[in-house]
Amino acid sequence: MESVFEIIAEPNRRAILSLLVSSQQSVGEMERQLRMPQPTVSKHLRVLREAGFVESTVDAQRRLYRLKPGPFREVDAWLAQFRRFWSAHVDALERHLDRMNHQPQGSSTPTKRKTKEGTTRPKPRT
Amino acid sequence: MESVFEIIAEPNRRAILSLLVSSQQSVGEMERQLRMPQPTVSKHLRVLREAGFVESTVDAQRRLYRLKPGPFREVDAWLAQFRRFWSAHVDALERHLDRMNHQPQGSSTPTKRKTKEGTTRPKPRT
DNA sequence: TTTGTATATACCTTGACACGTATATGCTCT
DNA sequence: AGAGCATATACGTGTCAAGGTATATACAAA
Repeated sequence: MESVFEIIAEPNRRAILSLLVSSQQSVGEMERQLRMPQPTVSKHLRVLREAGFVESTVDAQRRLYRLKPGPFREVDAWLAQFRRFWSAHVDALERHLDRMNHQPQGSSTPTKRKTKEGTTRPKPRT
Repeated sequence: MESVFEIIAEPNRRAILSLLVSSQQSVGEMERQLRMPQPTVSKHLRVLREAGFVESTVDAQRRLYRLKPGPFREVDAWLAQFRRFWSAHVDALERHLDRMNHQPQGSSTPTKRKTKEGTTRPKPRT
């Protein structure tokens, strides 16, 4: 469980994170809203906490959990290398996504082909 | 292996995807650059292809793989709900949470006490 | 104190998946 | 035809993580 990607690979953990977007929550609240057993919630929260996705403060017997930005930035940073690429494939559809991204550098040398592909035969494989 | 998140949770798969950012590659090229056995590359490529991350065309005996944008957009869409939250500074985060301060329907109106970090407690090793 | 509540952890089982090895398939060239 | 290369797949194995149940810890109120 080293990487942030493994952390967010778990659906229940993503559900917890999405819950926390709106506001901080106690374990019991998440348990009810997500309808999962309490130990499950606690265990996932532990993973999320150790990965830096959330932090908690104590309020009497409760623990209030809230998001922390770090790991999200990490995911975003990884995604950034592909962002240039998929906005290049843009149709009119995802134009709105483009506006939240920086403008990529113009394609420098996108096709560095090592294979000679002399016999490029179009294959209707799709 | 339903979700895109499980797909990118695998380090070797992320390595393959990063390789393909620069240009399309054949299996053999990836095998060399990533120094992993050919069956491993092929198997990961299969997963990536079925998840829509890559597509391939046939060039004689080779298969040239290249990225496809769809799943990346999906990851980005998920990340979007957290973006407003992390892109601001921690300062803004605190204000945000402060503003939210959503007080749930506590069943018994417990002592509303704000304490400090009680996140990790040193655990006796057995 | 005792009881009740909130959360964390220990133990066990199960299932998924990544890997290695071997082999199959498909193509090219001689 | 054959040999040789490039890629895919089948099979067996080990590891690791998620779930369930039970219990431990911490706090609160009686």
